[in-house]
Amino acid sequence: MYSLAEENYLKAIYHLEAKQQGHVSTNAIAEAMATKPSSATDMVQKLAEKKMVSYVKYKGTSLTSKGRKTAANVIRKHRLWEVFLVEKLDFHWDEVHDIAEQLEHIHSEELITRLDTYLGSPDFDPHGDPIPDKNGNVKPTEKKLLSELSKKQKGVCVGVKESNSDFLQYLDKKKITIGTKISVLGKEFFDGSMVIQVGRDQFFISKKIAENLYIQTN
Amino acid sequence: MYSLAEENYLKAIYHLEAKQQGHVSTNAIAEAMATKPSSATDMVQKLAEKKMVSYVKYKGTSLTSKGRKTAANVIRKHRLWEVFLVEKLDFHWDEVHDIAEQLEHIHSEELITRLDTYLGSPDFDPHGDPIPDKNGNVKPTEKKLLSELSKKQKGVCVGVKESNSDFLQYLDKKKITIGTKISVLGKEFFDGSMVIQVGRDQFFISKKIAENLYIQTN
DNA sequence: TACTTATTTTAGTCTTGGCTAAAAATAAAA
DNA sequence: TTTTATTTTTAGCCAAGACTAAAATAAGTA
Repeated sequence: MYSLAEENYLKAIYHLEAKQQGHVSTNAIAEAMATKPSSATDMVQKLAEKKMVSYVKYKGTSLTSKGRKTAANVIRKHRLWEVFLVEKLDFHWDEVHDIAEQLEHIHSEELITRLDTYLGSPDFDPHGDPIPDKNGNVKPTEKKLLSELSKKQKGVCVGVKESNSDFLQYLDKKKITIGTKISVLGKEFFDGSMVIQVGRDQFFISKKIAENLYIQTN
Repeated sequence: MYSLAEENYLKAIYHLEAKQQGHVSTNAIAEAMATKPSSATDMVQKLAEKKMVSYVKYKGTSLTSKGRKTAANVIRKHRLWEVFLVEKLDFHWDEVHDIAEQLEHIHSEELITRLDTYLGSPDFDPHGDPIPDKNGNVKPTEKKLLSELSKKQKGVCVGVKESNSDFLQYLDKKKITIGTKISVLGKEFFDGSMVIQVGRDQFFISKKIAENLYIQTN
């Protein structure tokens, strides 16, 4: 059984590893945890003693397979709870993160097994992020950023990269959600902005938006 | 926002007050919390500073209305989660306590409001204990212990007093659950044992069992 | 009343997970 | 290759919530 703080650090390291390949710097961990580098060093050393990470002074940190599995399990719980909150309790997809952040630390194998069954063993959370399986494995999906598409290409929105509230609310206003079909009508080279079609509406989006939407093109 | 430890102490004091009228002793709190009296003193003093309890050295502790409301709210959450676990996730009534013990500390008003609605605003948890409302008020119910009934009286099981696993499993074996009709066929004075009828079965129960079953006689 | 026992509190210590300030190591620039 | 800047670590400290040992108060009994 791991403490709340340990689980949060492991989760942060997991996400950082996914973003930047290879070892994760102490500063990056501290930033992700909204804490000071000295605190991150302390925790990383403790996690290293417990064989959750491999850590070399001044060189950085990476998860061991044990650590990765533990982190994936916390993420699994987080995402399953998000599905619960949205599907069963009718929360909006921009409201669930903070609550799931708490629920992910409830310790009970049986609870998660049953919750998963109850929810129909979903593969993705409400933001389109994949839910790891019991063993911590994530199915790789071939999705690209909307910004990578070129004129006339189209696809289905399968997720968002940054899921902060403002962005999600913008998407709602534009009637974009998981499963929405999007076509690229035009693309400007100098600023990466696009004109896209969503349902019957055509509108302009900035590069920033396009870089935060995952699309699956079949 | 109160810490996990504070919430657990308040809950313990709440239950102790309900059991033994008046002020609660430091020893009793320590025992309920499975900790040492010195630790209980520390916490009680901290809660007194926060106006959650009124505490007089060597005299005992009692909840202020603020403390009582906070405690009732934690208990409300605990019992709502228990209903969720049993009704939605098909847990058995003897399996839910430890999980609810964790879930009760999730902080989100909105979550509990929605959970309550989702569950159909239940009045009782799976053990027959009343669920406090948003304001911390509990409807008083007129229930008695089975042991208080006399020969030929009958009623409906509405709850259990001690809800430990062994006892709950005994009840299952005997097909007794919330809502089960029970008739007293006979009662021995010297040991308080009874012969009762449950459905078509008639069997003997000890005083100890009879003192742990709440019955409503209409 | 005086003595004994039980309860409660205080004082001082430990662990976890933070922090600041300063030192050490690495990386970048001149 | 030095010097400078950045990153990382160490050392020492703090608060929460636990503990032990010892002191203080209350209660029970001769």
